[in-house]
Amino acid sequence: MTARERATAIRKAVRGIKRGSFASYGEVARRAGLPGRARLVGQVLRESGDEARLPWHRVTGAGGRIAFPAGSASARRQLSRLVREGIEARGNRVVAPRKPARSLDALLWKM
DNA sequence: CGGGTGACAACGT
DNA sequence: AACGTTGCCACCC
Repeated sequence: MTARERATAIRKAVRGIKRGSFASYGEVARRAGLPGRARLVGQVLRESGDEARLPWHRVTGAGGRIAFPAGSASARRQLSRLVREGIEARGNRVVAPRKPARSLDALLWKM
């Protein structure tokens, strides 16, 4: 697999992150069929300019942590974009939307 | 070949 | 919760 093919696979995986959700670098790497290459994801994102039209802001560090230095322009830009999509921000990280816990009734009666 | 460098991750303290 | 270590892997001298 060439470096170019890897980059293509990664960009595809990033484009596949749905609006209002986010995925970690490691997760993106796995989805791209490149387990263990989290760092490569960051590299590809960095070298893909805005013209690539990637939802780069939906890629976070492990557990929703923002990879840029807290308070930096990039970090604020990413956070505001995520918040604009309805994701809750807490400090320099974002939290995954809580799964709507189905009630016991719902489970039993398929409500 | 060898060492340094990351938009990383998992663990330990 | 905030760091420090280690493991990792592609790139670039």
